[in-house]
Amino acid sequence: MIVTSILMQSVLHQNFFNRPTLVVAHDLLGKFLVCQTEKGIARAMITEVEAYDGPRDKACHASKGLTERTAPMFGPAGHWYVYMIYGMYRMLNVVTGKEGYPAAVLIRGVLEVEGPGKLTKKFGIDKRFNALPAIQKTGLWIEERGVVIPEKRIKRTPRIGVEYAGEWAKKEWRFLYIP
DNA sequence: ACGATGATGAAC
DNA sequence: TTCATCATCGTA
Repeated sequence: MIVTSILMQSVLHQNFFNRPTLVVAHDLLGKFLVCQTEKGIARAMITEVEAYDGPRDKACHASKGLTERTAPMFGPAGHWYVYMIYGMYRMLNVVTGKEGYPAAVLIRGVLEVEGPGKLTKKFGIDKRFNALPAIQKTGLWIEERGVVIPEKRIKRTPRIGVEYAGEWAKKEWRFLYIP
């Protein structure tokens, strides 16, 4: 057998995303967001995420039902859900769970880039990726690169900026990597 | 603490 | 058609 690389590197498969949202959110820490343009390729380790889980979660856009905006969340796992907020920032989410069940994970931060609006600006991510697959090497995808984050380095907190969601705002569905 | 800035969903 | 709201961030 020929060893071609000592670095495990693979695009995350749909099966990774087709699991409970909280599990996917947790497991996304340490994975790499990869952005490829004509200028080149950029990789950054995911360090902060939030889970948005189902129609009952008042913080989840899908609690409003199936609309033009929320449609991607009702679609198959492993696809992007990108929307604009406050007129100037784009939020990058990846759809999780089985088709028909609306859920997604918001990617809030990568190494060296803290903040969901800042990371989409830095990587030039906008609505053209909305509803496109995150599981193929087509511009924007997520890779496993052999990084294992110890549980001790993972912190859980309530989600940011969803005070309007009442009891749902108290759930500790934000996961972050503490270096 | 506050304003920028525009898409969205719900009310009318 | 109008209106309040918003998974944010930089400046003060």
